[in-house]
Amino acid sequence: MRSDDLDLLRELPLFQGISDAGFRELTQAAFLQRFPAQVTLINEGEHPDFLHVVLEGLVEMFARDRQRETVLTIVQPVSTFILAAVITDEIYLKSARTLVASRILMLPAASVRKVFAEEPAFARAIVGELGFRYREVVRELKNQKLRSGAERLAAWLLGQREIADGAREITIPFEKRVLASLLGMTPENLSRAFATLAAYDVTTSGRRIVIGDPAALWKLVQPSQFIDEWKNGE
Amino acid sequence: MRSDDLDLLRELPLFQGISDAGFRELTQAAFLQRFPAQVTLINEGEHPDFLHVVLEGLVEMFARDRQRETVLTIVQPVSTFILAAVITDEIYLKSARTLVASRILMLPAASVRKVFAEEPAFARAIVGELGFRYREVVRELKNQKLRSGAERLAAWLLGQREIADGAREITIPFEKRVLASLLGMTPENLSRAFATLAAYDVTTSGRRIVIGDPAALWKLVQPSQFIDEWKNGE
DNA sequence: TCGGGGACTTGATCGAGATCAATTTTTTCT
DNA sequence: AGAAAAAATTGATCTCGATCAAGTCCCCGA
Repeated sequence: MRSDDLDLLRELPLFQGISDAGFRELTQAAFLQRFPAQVTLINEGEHPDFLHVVLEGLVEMFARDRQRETVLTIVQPVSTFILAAVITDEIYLKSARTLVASRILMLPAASVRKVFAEEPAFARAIVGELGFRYREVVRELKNQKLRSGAERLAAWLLGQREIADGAREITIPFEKRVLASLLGMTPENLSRAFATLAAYDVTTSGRRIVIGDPAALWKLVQPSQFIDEWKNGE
Repeated sequence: MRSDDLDLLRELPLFQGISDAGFRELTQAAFLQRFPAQVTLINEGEHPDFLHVVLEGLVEMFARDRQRETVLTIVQPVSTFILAAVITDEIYLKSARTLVASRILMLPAASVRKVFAEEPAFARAIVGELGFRYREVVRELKNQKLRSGAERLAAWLLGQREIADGAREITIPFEKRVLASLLGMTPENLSRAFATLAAYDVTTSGRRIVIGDPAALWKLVQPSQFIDEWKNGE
């Protein structure tokens, strides 16, 4: 494993404040793996053996029930996923698959639980992480229950714009079918939602989107810091 | 405060393992309050001053966005709510209101954070609680995205039946409008969903529901331990 | 016990979203 | 570059859920 990968890891909020010994315990039995796109990393129902960290690439968390499937979140570097399952030692509730070629670091679940038990600083960091994740899901549930499809799309676009520092043009980093599922709609309806937003000066060309009039979208969804994590205050 | 209320509190998983001194710190500045039905306890957007514990009654967690409102969870005794906001010291993402007359214990947020910082056992207990809550919300998100309205109702009925230890008849402990919102539908559609389930031998009379043929409902939703918390294995 | 008002139900209509089918565009592979 | 495969779009239709409007039931208070 490259030492700058370890540095990346060390800088995550989750690993701040733990001792060097604890960090070594976590990483010594860890291993780094490269995966091509479309590889399933974990399956819902399995027992967690590793805490995964996306160092590079993109990972999609999804779930299935009968014939239906839905995307729950997209994990971007650098962050961990399935921490809750690892720490509570319960089966996964989500499956994970790479969307593009990715580098994934895998920390043995047993080590994570060991350091968790021994180092109060790690336990406290995990509280911070879980608290944040919990609030993320609550926001997403509100997004789903309180907004229409077109509104969810508009909110997502404004969020991406925020991340891109207010850029006029943004690019969807994955297939539109994935975005559709993430937003809780079919690909067909995503197309129509884009068509609806044309009236708000949103123009598309493949994965690239130009937001000509952010204020119009803003008025449509009225983003709220109680739903949209990216929106703080004004 | 009655001492048996303290006992109730002490028995919660969240407070296991912390020192008597820590427990005293938490409870000495706490106070107990009785509220009639339909009282708003907290509002989304406010800063958390207390960790709330429902000792008796029923509390509804809900959220608003523009004109729309949705019920997110129902909190039953004995359990805490809004722990995540208290521990991360961030604004509430949900509002809370009593559904019936309730007794609520309020622990000062500052004390909670103090004991959290000082007692590793408390920090670890909070990890367990947050991990569990996180998984609850993920399940609910999957429930919403992967099931139809009638299926969500059927799953809810089967869950209540499980809680009631397989009883043929169950009683909705709150108004049907609340259940409708919790399940993500309108009161009108809940009525129709019940009408649909009549074909599966579900009969209603006010808030009392008789589930004549659980196997039929089972076949309809195919409950999954990946969505329905009450369903473990077979 | 008798209103009165809210909760619930039912019917009719409307709109959003899903599905099916066909076509166009884009990507990928040789 | 060209062919094949996959993704995206578009149109038509259908289903589910929302809304509007009565009407009924039930609970609560005077």
